[in-house]
Amino acid sequence: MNLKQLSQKLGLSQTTVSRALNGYPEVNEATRLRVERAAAQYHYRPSTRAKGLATGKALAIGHVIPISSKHEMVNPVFGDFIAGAGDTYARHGYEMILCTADDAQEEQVYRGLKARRAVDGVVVHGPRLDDSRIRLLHEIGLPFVVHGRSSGATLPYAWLDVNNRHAFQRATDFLLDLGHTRIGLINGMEFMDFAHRRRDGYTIALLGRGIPIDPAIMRSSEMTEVFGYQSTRDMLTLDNPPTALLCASLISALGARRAVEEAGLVMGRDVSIITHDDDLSYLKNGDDIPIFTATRSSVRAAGARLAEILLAAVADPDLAHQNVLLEAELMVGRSTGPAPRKD
Amino acid sequence: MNLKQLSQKLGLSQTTVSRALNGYPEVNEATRLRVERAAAQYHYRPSTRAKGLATGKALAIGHVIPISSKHEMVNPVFGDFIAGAGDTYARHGYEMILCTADDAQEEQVYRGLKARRAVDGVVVHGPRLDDSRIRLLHEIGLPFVVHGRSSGATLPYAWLDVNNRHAFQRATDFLLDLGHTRIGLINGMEFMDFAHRRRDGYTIALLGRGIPIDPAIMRSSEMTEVFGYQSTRDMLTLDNPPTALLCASLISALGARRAVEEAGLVMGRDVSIITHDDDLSYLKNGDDIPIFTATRSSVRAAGARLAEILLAAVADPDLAHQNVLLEAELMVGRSTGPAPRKD
DNA sequence: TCGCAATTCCAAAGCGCTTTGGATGCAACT
DNA sequence: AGTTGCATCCAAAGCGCTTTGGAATTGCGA
Repeated sequence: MNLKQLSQKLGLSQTTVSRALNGYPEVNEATRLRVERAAAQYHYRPSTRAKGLATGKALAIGHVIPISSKHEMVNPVFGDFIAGAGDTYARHGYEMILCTADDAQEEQVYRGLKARRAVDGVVVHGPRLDDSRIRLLHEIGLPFVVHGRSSGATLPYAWLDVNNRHAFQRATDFLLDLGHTRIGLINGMEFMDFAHRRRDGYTIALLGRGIPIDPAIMRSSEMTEVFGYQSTRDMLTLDNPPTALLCASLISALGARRAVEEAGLVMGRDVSIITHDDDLSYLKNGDDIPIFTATRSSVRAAGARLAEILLAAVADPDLAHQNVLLEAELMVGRSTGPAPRKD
Repeated sequence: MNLKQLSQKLGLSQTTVSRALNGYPEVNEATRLRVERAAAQYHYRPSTRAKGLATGKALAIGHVIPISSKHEMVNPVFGDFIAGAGDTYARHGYEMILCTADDAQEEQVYRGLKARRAVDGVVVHGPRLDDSRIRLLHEIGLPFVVHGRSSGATLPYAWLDVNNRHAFQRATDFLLDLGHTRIGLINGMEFMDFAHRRRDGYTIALLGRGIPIDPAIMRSSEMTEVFGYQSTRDMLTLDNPPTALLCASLISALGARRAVEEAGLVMGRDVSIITHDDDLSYLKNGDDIPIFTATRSSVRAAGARLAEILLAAVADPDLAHQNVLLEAELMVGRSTGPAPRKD
């Protein structure tokens, strides 16, 4: 069923039917009702493609998923983020289109999206320090919102981010208050902006108490379980091992816990662990009492919120770039305790 | 830059330029070269929308992600599956469009996709027993491929699945060969087809050795870490606790390990664990030596393969429904060992 | 020199929608 | 009665592409 057929069935012109369905004022209320009923009855839905062609809008938002070329890794938060954003798009009549791209193709993918007029805007995932995509998207004139931020970017841009620096500063302070002075950091890759900021927070807190930064207990890589495990195992064999660890993700925290327990130590007593927790649906941090003390911020909620911002920007390109900074919540769980006394 | 502008720049008609770009034979090789060069120079890319309108194809494949309405959970394998499929689509010039839908909206989402002519085909995620979507998609005439299968479906359909029954039968046999007779099952939700089949495999293996099925050591729910933990903790307090566990996912296996260690037991000695492993990029089962003995099958490879099947089906609707059954690999790791002797 | 087929190109229609620029009818004013 | 102003509706153009049904040009044999 298309517009033409529907309008014939109703004995009206396509113009009138189109207007009735799109809420224009120049159509009689009775007529509109008749049209709407018929549309529902025949399951009429305008073709997104045709509508897009006619209006010059794509009625779609693009998500370009970076695939780390080294580890071919997909960010595990991605599913939940999409779930949040998807709801918003659907409510506004937008499609969500996905592309995957490793570092090498990235620019071509964005350019292609623009040239094919496939999307009205994109969300930039996994921003790096001084991310080149910000310049690129400005250049090709494609509206975008960054999930995260990019330190060093000179152009203005819209973003939604968690206050990673503050979260990790606070988490480090929490450990310091418990008497820990040897605090290890198991971070994500530090060319990623979020990891860079977390490291900053960690550093600031330590220096604030006059504790020197020790690279021997700072690791940075893809946030896998194995990485958390190996880093922890290594650090625990040091002469002066950490009594507390800060992990960048629940997954690497699970690895850290494995190493702690394998070493015959008890988490929360011998070694305290704090992790960031994206509140993923399939990886909850325990039930009522959190397994890990954690800085929590729902990535799903972030997805929903970011989608709203992008749609607003698409609707009105002159709108000022919106910036949203979410604070992470510090959830105290069973993985932290006072620093063990040195005997 | 659009077709009209490009053809004017070249002094050719739109017809000729279009044909040159799409590889039709009725255009001089020299002309074609000239056109291709100009297209590259001006970064011309035909509008997907317009092309779709003209050809009657959407040039897009839909993925409808079921969001469990109870737990609002997104399947964690989703990201990797998409990464695999995305490559294939991109190579064939297709877009991937995503929708999320909880159980209540599901039918409307598929119907909407069809009515809006937004996609040429869809992949069905997370099939349940006798899944109603198979009937629905047949009815509305939207090509599809199921990731998994649906026991009880009467209509024929294309699918790609892991041989879950065989994998779990083999895993159970492996444990039986090690002398285990009390083997617990920590399964996914059993209205999901994959979980149902895994349970079948488990049951068949046990009955094959004359061991009775004991519901007290069989659990089934969303495959979270917490579920793995709680199930294991509960089972270990039984009078006759299991000496081995079969987990449906690496995530719940991590929870199972936590419970085992918390009980002061050693994995691989006191309690053996085998898990299914989807070979997710962010959750590798160890490095060289697997952490867990596991039945492994890459969900990413499955995504790539399934996309090929769907595109073939879209290209030729008369094609027979393709069915692909992948065998999982049994990787022996450090989580399994001979059954502890009863003293 | 002409005719014919093959080669190479083009004008225009059509895909399903929106939107511009009227047309029509009717009540309310002069 | 003639005009005006609304309220409704419509025909047709246009979005950027593909594709049908020719048209022009060329090469070649008769």
